[in-house]
Amino acid sequence: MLQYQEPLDLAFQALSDPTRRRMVERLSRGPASVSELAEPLPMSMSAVVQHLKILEAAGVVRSEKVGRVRTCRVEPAALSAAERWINERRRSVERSLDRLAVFLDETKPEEEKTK
Amino acid sequence: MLQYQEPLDLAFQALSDPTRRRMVERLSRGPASVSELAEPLPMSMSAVVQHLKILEAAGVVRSEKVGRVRTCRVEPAALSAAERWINERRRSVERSLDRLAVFLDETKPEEEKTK
DNA sequence: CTGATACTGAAGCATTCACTTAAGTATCAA
DNA sequence: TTGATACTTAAGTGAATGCTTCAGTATCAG
Repeated sequence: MLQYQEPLDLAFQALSDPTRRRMVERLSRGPASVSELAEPLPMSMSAVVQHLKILEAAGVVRSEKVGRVRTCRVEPAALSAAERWINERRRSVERSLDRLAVFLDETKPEEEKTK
Repeated sequence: MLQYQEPLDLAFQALSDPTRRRMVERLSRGPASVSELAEPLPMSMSAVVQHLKILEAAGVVRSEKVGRVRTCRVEPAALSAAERWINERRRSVERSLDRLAVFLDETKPEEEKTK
């Protein structure tokens, strides 16, 4: 279908793969080359580069090449966006649950209040 | 390959689909039936149920059936886990960047310090 | 009992995904 | 210049994903 993907879609999709999260984990401890990223992973470097492209397209990782070495680092802003999305939903749910608790408490027979 | 998926994998995968995030968004505003969930979505109810199963398997949504109506709600705990993962990586990156900034500042010629 | 409602499950299908291998292209070191 | 290093790209493959349709089942309302 080939349609436009908004940033949040790309970020969540990028993070949905365990290998890519391992790469982000590694990069969150500091910049690394593609080889360094690939070293602990049980797959070809080619596959790692493909994952890297997805992370970059999502804005989660940024990289620059100097000589023959490409150095990668995490871009915190893209992570923030995903984090915020989850946080907002979670807080919304928790607020609902609080209101429910208050409601249940207020509807309780008087003598049972303030457990 | 069919291998064990740990909770975080399932949660991130569940959230990687835009339709499922819309469902979570809707449910974060309060519980809903399957029909209510399906109503704004441009697909069959069958498809919605399939998405629902993925969200439930990931622990993001919980549901119970009373009579012929299944009522769904968000389980905040699973959201927390994903949120925490992102938060920890992001903070790690930001700490690294801070240390870098301090380093660069300390290595700067004296007269340029404290911009 | 009868029809409408609210799902539920199975099968099929096109597309996307996560790889692989193989054949590149730069860059660096000696 | 020659070889090794560090990617890079293209093509192919099998499995997973996101749907569809169709044929159920269970519940409720009259």
